[in-house]
Amino acid sequence: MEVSLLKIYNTITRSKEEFKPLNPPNALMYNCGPTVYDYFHIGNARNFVVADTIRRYLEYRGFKVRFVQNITDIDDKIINRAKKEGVAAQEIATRFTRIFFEKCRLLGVRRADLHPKATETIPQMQELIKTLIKKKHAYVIDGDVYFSVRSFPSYGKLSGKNLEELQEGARVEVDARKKDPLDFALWKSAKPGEPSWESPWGPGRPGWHIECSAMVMAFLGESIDIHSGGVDLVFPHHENERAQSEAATGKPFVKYWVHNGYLNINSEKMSKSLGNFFTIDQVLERFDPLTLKFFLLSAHYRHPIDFNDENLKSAENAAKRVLDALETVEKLFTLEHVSISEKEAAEKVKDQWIMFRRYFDDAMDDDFNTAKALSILHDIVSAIHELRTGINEAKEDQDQKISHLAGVKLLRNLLLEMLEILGLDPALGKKSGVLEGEAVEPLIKILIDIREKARKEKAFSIADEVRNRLLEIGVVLEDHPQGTIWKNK
RNA sequence: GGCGACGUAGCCAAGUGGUAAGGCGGAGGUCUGCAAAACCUCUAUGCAGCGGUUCAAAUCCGCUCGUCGCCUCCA
Repeated sequence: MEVSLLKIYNTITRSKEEFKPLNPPNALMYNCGPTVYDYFHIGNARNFVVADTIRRYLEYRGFKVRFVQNITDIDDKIINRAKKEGVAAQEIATRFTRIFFEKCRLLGVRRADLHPKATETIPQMQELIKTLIKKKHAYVIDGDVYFSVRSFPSYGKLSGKNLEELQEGARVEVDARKKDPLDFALWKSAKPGEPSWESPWGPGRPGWHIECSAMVMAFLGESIDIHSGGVDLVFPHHENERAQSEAATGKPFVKYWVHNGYLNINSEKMSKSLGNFFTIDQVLERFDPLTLKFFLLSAHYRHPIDFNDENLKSAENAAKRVLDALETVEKLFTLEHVSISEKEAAEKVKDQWIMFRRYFDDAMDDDFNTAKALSILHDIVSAIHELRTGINEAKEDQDQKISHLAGVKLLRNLLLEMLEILGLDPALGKKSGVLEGEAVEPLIKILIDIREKARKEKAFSIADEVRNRLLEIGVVLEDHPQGTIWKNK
């Protein structure tokens, strides 16, 4: 593989670094997935979409990505919900795991190569805990196992904190049994009525942080390239993950730590605990998935992004612009009875094509600058429309016309490819309540033909009635020099 | 209290030393029987404020103001 110019911002060094995976062209990537106790909210969605986008782009750049995303299917929140509903914790987890995958599918977020579940990785976690105890990085008290932060000298490096400062501002509940207030649980002894597993320290369940370490090691290896998640996971979750992993293996755990910014509401972080959240299904009732993804990618992934109607509406219109351009050229192609070779196409717009691709790659190479990448997409749309206008102006000049058409075709293909890389499948923008089915096309064609006859005979009131009544059922007619095309409103 | 991010047009947003991308919205125009779509023109002499470095600053430095975040479960 040629030298990569891809740069990624690394949380632990606080700088953009060239992406050089440990074992190119392989790239090992892990993302902190959902805790399955409820519908995920739109802020969670940002994390999933960002991880998916990074993965897609790495693949486009030629890396062989192995991507693992965990499912946390045992924790306090799941247990609490199960109690409230009077069902088993496993039932809650199963239900919302299914919903997680279902909603991701709607969003066009691809499945990871592997989605390990916490409850299926218990043996690996116990092995890891045993190692930590053996190496004196962990200690047992009354069936609980704690990690000793003092035993890991660089504790705090990832989040940029030091132990003294952490303790001054500590809001953590002091547990007198712990050697240090910041020591965290690797294994929690079972409470009555809670799900538990047998262990060398008695029945219990794993602490939150240990599952990710165990899964990374079990399914990717002791050292991986990219570990991603929301910025709120930097401390304590990822800090703890790093500490316990490196303490156990003595090897660097993660080469690039990637964290996405918050999704805000009224400039405040959206979170379950603040109660200011919208779940994914609430949002999808009002906006299609493509709109949502245009919105999420409209700002750089590390910057906060404000969720409100105006911004979503703006994203909706931006998405519509791209979709409409694609639909228009699609329909116009069916009206042009000329065949265009790829060769002619390539000749026509070679320079533009190369330029657009380079700008797109440059944008994405710069720490996945999707906002800038989207602007390239809009530039391509503009270029397509310009060529279309050129077709109209060419009138009887067939060569000119074919040449322009060829250009449109090639840029259309480029646009589709970039949309795919960004996970913006045009099908995600499919409107609800549209006319569908085999009969629709020929029926509307009949009406278009009749209207065309009326226009030729200057019977404009009839022509307009056809158009207006079609509009009433959601069909828009557009008259182009090549003929009339129709679209769902 | 400690640490950190951010402040660019009516709104969103890119831009980290060379003279302000892109989108949304708005205004006018072209095409059209009329529309729609598209195209063209306009919509920040200025990047929170003040000071400094420099031939050159939205970009670097300092101070001030404002917003948000982490230090507790959180994507």
